[in-house]
Amino acid sequence: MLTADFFARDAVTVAQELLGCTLWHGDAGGIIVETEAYTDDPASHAVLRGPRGQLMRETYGRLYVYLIYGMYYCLNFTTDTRGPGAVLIRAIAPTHGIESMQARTPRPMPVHELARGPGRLCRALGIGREHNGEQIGRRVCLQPRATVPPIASSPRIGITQGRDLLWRFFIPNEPSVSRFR
DNA sequence: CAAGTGATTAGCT
DNA sequence: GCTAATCACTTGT
Repeated sequence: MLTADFFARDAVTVAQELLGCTLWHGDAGGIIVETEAYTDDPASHAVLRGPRGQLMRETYGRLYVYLIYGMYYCLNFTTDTRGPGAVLIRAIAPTHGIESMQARTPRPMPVHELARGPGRLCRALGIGREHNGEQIGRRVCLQPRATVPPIASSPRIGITQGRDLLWRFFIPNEPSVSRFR
């Protein structure tokens, strides 16, 4: 099981090393296939002066969960002992608890679409506000990867600033990776 | 391609 | 205190 010290390093390193690991909540779980790194760049919530930025600046190895666009949650893990950092989990390839995931979706979906995209991922795993600030391993758990997967990178998605940074990481040819615009 | 959704935040008073 | 803008998305046309 991965513990907090895994997240003591910088977000870009952690984002790449999370690919291939298995993410669990309850009986639902899957392999992480897409991540994004955030540090102290303008697209990062670390610039926010409120509790959001504080969690990202002052903790590591904890969950950072927030509501976006009024309807969806996004799951991050805070990183870095020395400065702001977080890794957004954008997609997993479901392996366990498919029935639980299907039960949380409004309509039946193909398995590879259940947790494709950060909003869908949280819906599939049943992760919401109540997990914000929680220590990794308490309810949401991570299992180390067995082998190192191939890794590709691109600009991060949906942001207006920091487009030059290639801080989105994904496993090529994985159907659960969100479509690149 | 546009709309829906509500918490959070910055910038005022 | 109050208000308007913003938002690391998804879905349906």
